[in-house]
Amino acid sequence: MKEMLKILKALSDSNRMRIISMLKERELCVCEITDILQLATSTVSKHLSLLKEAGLIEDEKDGKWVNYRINRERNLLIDDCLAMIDKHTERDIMLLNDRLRLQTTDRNMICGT
Amino acid sequence: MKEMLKILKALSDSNRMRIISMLKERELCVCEITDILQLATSTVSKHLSLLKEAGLIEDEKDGKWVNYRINRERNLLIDDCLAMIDKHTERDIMLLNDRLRLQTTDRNMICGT
DNA sequence: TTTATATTTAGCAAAATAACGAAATGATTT
DNA sequence: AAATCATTTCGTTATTTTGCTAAATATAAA
Repeated sequence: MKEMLKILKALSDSNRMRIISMLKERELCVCEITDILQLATSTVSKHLSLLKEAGLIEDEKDGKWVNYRINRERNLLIDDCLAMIDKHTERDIMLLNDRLRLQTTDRNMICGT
Repeated sequence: MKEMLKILKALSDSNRMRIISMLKERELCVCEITDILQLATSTVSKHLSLLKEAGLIEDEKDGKWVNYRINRERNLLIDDCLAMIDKHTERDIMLLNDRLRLQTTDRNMICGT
């Protein structure tokens, strides 16, 4: 039950739900996510570490960036949770909008400057 | 997404998870649940109203008692959430133990006195 | 090697949550 | 009608969560 609770808690926050949705679109660095969510970088970083701690996402260093993506070695429980969320939020306007914005933005335009 | 978050938040607490699990066993009044969880009655009552608010359970008055049960008119989202939890907690020792105790207890022995 | 960029960690304030006991409500029994 | 029982609501407290800014890390660029 402990793992289940950790995953459910990680998912029961709108900003983290948005992050999961965005990472389904593609791999993203912290500042890209920050740009969409309009939160402090540190806040986004904390949300990410919480999602990672729950096993939902993983990260990989790439130079000065840290790329986050949906965990590729996730277990069945996480798989089921993600599928469930996917199924029941696929028409959510905010989530659709986030993903749309990602398609037309470039990391180099967002980060720095 | 709002409804989804409400449901996930309602489910991401161990006491409420135990309540859901118990109600799968059978309909229960507040004091039966209180007896198992070992919490103040008012605390249990609040957990129940939160689960009800999320659409997971419903209540029915029966004299001086209020019986709670899994919502019979639940929607697909709730159905999926409950099935998911069921699937991934069916071997949980605490939940199994709670349900076992329910089988050998009687409301009249627990309430009052 | 200094400077700039991306991210994380630490520390703090505000808001949300979970717990309790006491008082209020509603129904039953005496 | 008064007393009792089950439950809910209210007020308080302790803890957790979410957000921020500032400081610390780590890498890349100048």
